[in-house]
Amino acid sequence: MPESTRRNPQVHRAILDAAWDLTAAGGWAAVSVDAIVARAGVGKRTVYRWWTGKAAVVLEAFLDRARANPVTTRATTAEGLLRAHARHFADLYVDTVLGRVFTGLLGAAQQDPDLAARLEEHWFEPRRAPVRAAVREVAGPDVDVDLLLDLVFAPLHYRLLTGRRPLDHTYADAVVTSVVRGVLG
Amino acid sequence: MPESTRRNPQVHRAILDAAWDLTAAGGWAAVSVDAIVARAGVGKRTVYRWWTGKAAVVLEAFLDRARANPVTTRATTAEGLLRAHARHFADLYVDTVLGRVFTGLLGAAQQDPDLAARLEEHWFEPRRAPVRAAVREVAGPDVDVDLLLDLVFAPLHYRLLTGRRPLDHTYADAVVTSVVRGVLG
Amino acid sequence: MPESTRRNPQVHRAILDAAWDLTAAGGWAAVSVDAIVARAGVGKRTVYRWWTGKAAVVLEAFLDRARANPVTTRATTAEGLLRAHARHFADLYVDTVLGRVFTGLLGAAQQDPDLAARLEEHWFEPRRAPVRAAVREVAGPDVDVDLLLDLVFAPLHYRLLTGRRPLDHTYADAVVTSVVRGVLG
Amino acid sequence: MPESTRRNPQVHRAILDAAWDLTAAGGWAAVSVDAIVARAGVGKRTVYRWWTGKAAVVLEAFLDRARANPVTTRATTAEGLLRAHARHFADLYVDTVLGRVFTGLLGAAQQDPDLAARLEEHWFEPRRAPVRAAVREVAGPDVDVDLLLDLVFAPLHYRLLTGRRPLDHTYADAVVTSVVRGVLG
DNA sequence: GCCTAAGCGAGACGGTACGTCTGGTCTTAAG
DNA sequence: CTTAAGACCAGACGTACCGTCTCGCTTAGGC
Repeated sequence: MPESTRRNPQVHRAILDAAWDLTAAGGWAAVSVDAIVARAGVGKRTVYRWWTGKAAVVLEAFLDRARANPVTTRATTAEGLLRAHARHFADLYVDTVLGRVFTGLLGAAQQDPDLAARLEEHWFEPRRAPVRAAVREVAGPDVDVDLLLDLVFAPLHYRLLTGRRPLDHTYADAVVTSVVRGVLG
Repeated sequence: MPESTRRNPQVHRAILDAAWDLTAAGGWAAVSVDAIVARAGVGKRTVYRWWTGKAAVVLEAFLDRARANPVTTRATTAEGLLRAHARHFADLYVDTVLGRVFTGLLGAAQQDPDLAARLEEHWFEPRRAPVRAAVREVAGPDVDVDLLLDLVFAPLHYRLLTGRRPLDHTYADAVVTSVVRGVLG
Repeated sequence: MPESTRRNPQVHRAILDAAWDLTAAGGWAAVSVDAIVARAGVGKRTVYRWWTGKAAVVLEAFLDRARANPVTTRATTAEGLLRAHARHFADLYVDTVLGRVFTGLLGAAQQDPDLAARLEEHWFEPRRAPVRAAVREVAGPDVDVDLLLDLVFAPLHYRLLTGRRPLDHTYADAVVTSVVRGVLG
Repeated sequence: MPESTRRNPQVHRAILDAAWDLTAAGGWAAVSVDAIVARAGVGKRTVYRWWTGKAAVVLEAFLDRARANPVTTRATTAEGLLRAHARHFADLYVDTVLGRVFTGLLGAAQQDPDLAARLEEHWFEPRRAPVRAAVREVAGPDVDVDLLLDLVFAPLHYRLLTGRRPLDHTYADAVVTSVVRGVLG
């Protein structure tokens, strides 16, 4: 994500593609700066000039692809909106390269505060913002929208990360319904 | 976790302590088999004889310490029980060595299915079981208790892992209340 | 040249051989720790455990081979002794792998005092010593033997290093004769 | 040494000065094209346009400074002439920046035939020529002057390069005397 | 009370990846 | 066309860990 006037776009692209392909082929563990460099036919120096290391490259490659999948919904109720986003979450990550990259990034972010910050800034927050705004509009003013978003999205991430129980539309719907209406009412 | 008649308990202890101390001092990244071996005054072979690697050692050290902190509550309602466990979660992990080790383990588990399975078996499930049983007793029969537990504990983990917003009693209470009664009622 | 009880002799040999073969094939410039490691099928760490770098490895390989070429002469006069050694010098280095390695080492030693010291200790001095002793015996007591050796061997090295004029038996003989009898007498 | 009509003299100067200053400050190893470029405030391309690399730049800087130290003597005998040149050699190189640069160049020339040729052409030969001519005049016609020069200057270079024994006027005189009169008479 | 199997400290070993460095080529924009 | 600036490929550098292995020492049990 650094800036420069002279950056060579082909090289930039080749590096991101190499990182993506490597992750797709062998998962997070298959990616290394050495491997990226070899596959992209690029000098090591070039990678370290523009990124801090493997995580930064993979993050950018991830953002690149993930941004191509915006949520589209015409729902007009808070529940409908949340349901649409929850289902989209499942579709986006479950059994996809994107999902594997994402969990890799989340794992690495545990030991890399800088990566965590970039993830928050360039992924979590941009995704939350429109949902937050939309929900705030249709929900009453005394609703804690951020808490609501946590309650919906945290379980989805939880299932994604633990990977031991299914994360499908059924589960997404159940989460949204329960959160909106209360479990023990 | 392995078995043997001949295992030397002092050595076993020394290794776990070394792993723990290293994590306490420098975080997950400061731990390596080489470092453990150096600090414990132990042969590398000995570590690999009884564990599969650094993650397994740290996991055992973690379980060792974490089990010393059981939840105690005399609550008799589902909401009270959940609140007690949610608050205990915050106390246990926030700004503690235990918390740092835990997030390290969760991060590593993203790339290590075996570690993930052990975590589930030896930590998540043993912790869930009594809560599940207790809640099932006081809640009605038509409540999806597992979903309920997800809804409560996932947000807590979420905050712990992202680390960007506070995870305190206030938040724990808010989560439990909202989940039980519904956010939009 | 370090010592250890546990050193694996096969590995030691393989590294020296690799260094030698690389120099023979492509000269001093073709040798690098990476190349040695690749050719010997050895870990990088193993090279750096026993040597300080490429120069140290090549030096040892050089000494290894060079020691197999002792000077043999039955000369009983100072002039005869010196002539034998001068001719041997030419035979040993001119158009031989040994010669190329030697000049490489001398070149590197200009920027590496440690290498220079090792060369002096393990090569120059052990070669000088017997000649010095032998010459001292047959020459009178008021002869500066070390100066004499300089006067004979320096020109030989000079031709070897500059490489612009031939270094053959004719030249070796001329040097010895001139030094012994005086040029302008 | 290259030629061009458009060459900018200030830039030329700045590069030579940078190379010289770097060598003076940190020795041969401290010089690199990158370092020269940084210190001279010059583009890398500019250096490679006019020189073949670091060695060529340093060589030119060396010649530039060294030529400012001509030998002056009114000696009329061969021995006197040689003695003057031998002493001048010691003064010029021992414990001087010039000496350090010179040994660096000689070291590099071992792996760089082009550099060796330039050294011979622009330094060794121009220095030898006048001495050769002068000596030839005063010495008889049957003296091998080139051999004589070798015998005198080689030991001086030898001491300079090995650096393990002193190279002073006493040594210079001893060499000249011995060579002229013969060591063993 | 041996004796043989194991656990054990020590650490060498083949590997892979790291992040830094230099060399030499090439591109861009200003003059 | 020269220059400053610097991106770029290439690849060596020396370090850190990993997980396997081999060495002797010591310490159990089984005899």
